Amino acid sequence: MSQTVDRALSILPLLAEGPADLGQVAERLDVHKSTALRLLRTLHEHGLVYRQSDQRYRLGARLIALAQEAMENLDIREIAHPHLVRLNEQCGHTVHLAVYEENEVLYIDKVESRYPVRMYSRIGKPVAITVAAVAKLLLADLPEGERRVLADKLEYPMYTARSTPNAPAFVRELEKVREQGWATDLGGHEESINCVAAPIRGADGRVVAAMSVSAPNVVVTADELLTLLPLVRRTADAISGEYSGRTPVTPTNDPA
Amino acid sequence: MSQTVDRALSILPLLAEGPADLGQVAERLDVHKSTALRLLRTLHEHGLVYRQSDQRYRLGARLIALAQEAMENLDIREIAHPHLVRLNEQCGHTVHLAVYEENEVLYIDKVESRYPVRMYSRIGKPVAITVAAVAKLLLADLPEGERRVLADKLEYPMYTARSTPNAPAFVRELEKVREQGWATDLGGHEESINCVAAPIRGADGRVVAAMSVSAPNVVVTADELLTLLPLVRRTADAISGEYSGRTPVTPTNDPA
DNA sequence: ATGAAGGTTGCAGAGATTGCAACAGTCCAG
DNA sequence: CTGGACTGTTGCAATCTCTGCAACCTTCAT
Repeated sequence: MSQTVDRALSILPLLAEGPADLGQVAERLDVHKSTALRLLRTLHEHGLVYRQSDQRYRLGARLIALAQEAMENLDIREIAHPHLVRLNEQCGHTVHLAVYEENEVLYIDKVESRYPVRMYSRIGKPVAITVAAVAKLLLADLPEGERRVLADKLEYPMYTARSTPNAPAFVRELEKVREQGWATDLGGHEESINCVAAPIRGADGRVVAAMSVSAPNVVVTADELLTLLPLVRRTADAISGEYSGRTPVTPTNDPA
Repeated sequence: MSQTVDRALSILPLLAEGPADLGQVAERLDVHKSTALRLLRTLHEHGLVYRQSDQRYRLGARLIALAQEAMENLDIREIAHPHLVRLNEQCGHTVHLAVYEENEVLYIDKVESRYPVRMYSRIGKPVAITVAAVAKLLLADLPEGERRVLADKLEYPMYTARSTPNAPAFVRELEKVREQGWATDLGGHEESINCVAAPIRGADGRVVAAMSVSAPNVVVTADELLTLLPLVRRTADAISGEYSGRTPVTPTNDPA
């Protein structure tokens, strides 16, 4: 809608790929160097890009700080966190919390497995939307029309032989998930990893987030993991209850 | 430099404080509602802001994803991480990694204490620049002029009785840190927490990052913590060595 | 049903943004 | 040491974008 801002913002994902110099930015934006320079300067003033010693630009620290604040403002995260920790203490596996937003599903919290794991913190990373158990739950709650349209738009990468292969299969899977009220991912993303997930609902019953427990099948078989389902669902329900009963904005001001 | 972009970007920190509706944004920006609307729309198209169900705007998921990529592009982080983990295994305390950028010091990695701790992940949060041990190291490496100017510009909040009280004291402290090559924070930020920190240097000898070990004095006294200093310094030096000897851009392409 | 409040759109004027061209600084080769 | 190529930077005039206005629409509460 606003050309100038549009161009400026296009620089960010570009720099996310890696540092770039003025010429490269100008070329990718298809604008004159001087234009690119002025846009970069404005971004720089706001701390969103940083000019490293070799004069190339990369994303700046303020961006990271902003994102941090953005996450802390998600009250679902704050409410859910202690529950996730408790669940992790009970079962020992990795616990994830995810939300859906604009065609993306994003992990917004994670408690690491207590087994030796090297999985890097993927908080903030978009998840594999066609296979992840949490993604299925979040998408299954969309209105049918939207669900169908979205399913058609998606790519269906075959991470493994058990990945959701195409749109019709995905629509069917979502239908099933919607009815049963929980979801799994049995080796659909990484061959040896299984997940069980349950939805977290707001006061109006709509799914606002989803949580999952993941474990490699060298630790527990898929069947064993499924025995945790009641526990996962109870946890999710507890979070739902707490989330529904609260004012969404005020943090800890007026309890009266 | 660019008015439109400037205004648009000003919306981001504003929304970081919490969700706001169109009117509030327009007022804070001091522009007409329609102008604010169009800016927000552009931000929305890029996924940087999200319109929640009550029509208010908040920061969007793409911002979080971008920040995530930004952090993963910091190669110092990638190199340092395994060292931080190892240090944590050896001493059991919380380990931080921080960088300086444009008048801010930012934690970019953290390994949690193995003692029961509830400190929330502060990665991405700007640190208390006048007291944190890592901040002292990073600022101490600036050219003297810059150091002085910066010290004058800073605020000196008295988090505790031991916080750095004012600019002259800070300049003196930086001088000391610069000479000795390491830094501490003994209850300057939180009464009961002590830190020891060491610098990580690039090939040219300049400080590119700093790392610290923190522990509450209910677990170890400040003196005991100081006995870890050689270990911390060795770790920092190991990271420095690895960082200096590597091509800064290429991840794992041509080892030949 | 009626009014108020907040959000949205078309339009014309105003002013910011753009690309150009000339300039400055840096690095390398001869 | 000198010349040239390259990248980044600035002043300027034309233009095109953005702005604010006013009218319109939608939603909610009275």
